[in-house]
Amino acid sequence: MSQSDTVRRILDTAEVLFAQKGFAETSLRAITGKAGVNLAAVNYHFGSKEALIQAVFERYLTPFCQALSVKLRELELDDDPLSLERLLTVASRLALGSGTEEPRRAMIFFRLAGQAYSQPQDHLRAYLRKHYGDVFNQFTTLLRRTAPDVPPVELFWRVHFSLGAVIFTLSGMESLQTISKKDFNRSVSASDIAQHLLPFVVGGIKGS
Amino acid sequence: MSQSDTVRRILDTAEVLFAQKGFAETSLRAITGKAGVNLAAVNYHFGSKEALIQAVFERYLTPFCQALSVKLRELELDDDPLSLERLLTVASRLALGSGTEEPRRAMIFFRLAGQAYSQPQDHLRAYLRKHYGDVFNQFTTLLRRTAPDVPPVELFWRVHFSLGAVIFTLSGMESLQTISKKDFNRSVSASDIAQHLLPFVVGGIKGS
DNA sequence: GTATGTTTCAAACGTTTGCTTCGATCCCGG
DNA sequence: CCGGGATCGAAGCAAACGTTTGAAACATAC
Repeated sequence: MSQSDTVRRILDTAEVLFAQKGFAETSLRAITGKAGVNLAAVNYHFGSKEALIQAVFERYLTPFCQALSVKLRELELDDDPLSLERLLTVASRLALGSGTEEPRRAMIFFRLAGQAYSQPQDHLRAYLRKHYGDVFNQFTTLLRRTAPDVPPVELFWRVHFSLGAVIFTLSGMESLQTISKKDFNRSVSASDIAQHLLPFVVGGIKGS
Repeated sequence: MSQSDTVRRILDTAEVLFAQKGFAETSLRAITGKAGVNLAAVNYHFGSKEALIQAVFERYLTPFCQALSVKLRELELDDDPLSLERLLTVASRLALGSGTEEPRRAMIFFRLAGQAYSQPQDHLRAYLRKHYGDVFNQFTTLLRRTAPDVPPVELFWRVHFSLGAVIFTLSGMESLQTISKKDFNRSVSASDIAQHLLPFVVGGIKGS
């Protein structure tokens, strides 16, 4: 146990602050201040702010995509005809997890994804495509099987539309503090949204 | 000719640069430099960078929402039963316009909208809701008539999902351009997207 | 032509940013 | 007990930022 939890504290704080305020608007001083670590720790452990941003994504995305890839492979080898609902439910369940903290982190991360997409963080987009493009292709390949009557080019578009629906919605949710106080004020949770989202996406992908 | 075109040049340049790089990442020096005006002109004419951002939105959104409101009122008074497709087509046609330059500006503006939403520019969101909330309500009221079998709360969600689909897609356009071009060997225009988007939104709003 | 009000300009202001450096301290394995 | 990586507080760097200023340039009215 030679390394302490400074790295984890930085990542935890950066994850929340980036999601709340955006990348450019979140200074290293704000992160290190709230994390209770020294300002120099970020550049000591990560090298730069850009590398920190990538590390935040990697910590969330790598285990998720690994798990997703496993689940998708199970579905691939399954003999039963795969329904669109089943595929989307599997992905959704995986993102929301089984615990109580995971949906909150999922929402935080979707906010991050929204910022990564609309803000032209080119380095981030390149990084995401390079590291997680395979799982995405695996998913779309499987999706094509569930909607064989939809032309591939049309399916391509509708996948992006669906991604936009969920990311945009979760990005636009009220501040994360009020969400975290789930006992009070009964604000919407990630699983609430998923429940509403599923019929929308299914209907959208199948088309009019 | 007491007023010069400095204001217009600033707005034109800011519109493009904000859409390309985001609000925080676009400096006043970049805007004024590219526009060929003095740095102080922004604060002289608009007062602040925040006010400039609002002015960019207002210049596009005010005439559009006025025109949309007129069109919607026509549909309200129409005796024919209003179909969901017709309502969406009217809005889409209006956004894309009839000229050749309007679709491009529409795409630029949708990128702006995406940044305004995912970046927590609270002042902007409050401003948009305050100034253009009425037209939005007018639209949703009309939409409810076209999908009477969908519960209002569900419809509310699906409108937001649809908004997310279009804004997110157009926000990520330039990357989608390259992806689509590579995978399917064809480039994309705003009206292309609208064409793909319509069946998706119709299917999504009607649900699975 | 002179007065008046508006617009443009170069320059500077004060602040914040990401990042680096420095020596002192702390913690832990050898 | 000792040595090396980790962390700290503090200070400072150059660059970039939004904003302000005072004077010059301009247009317009009398």
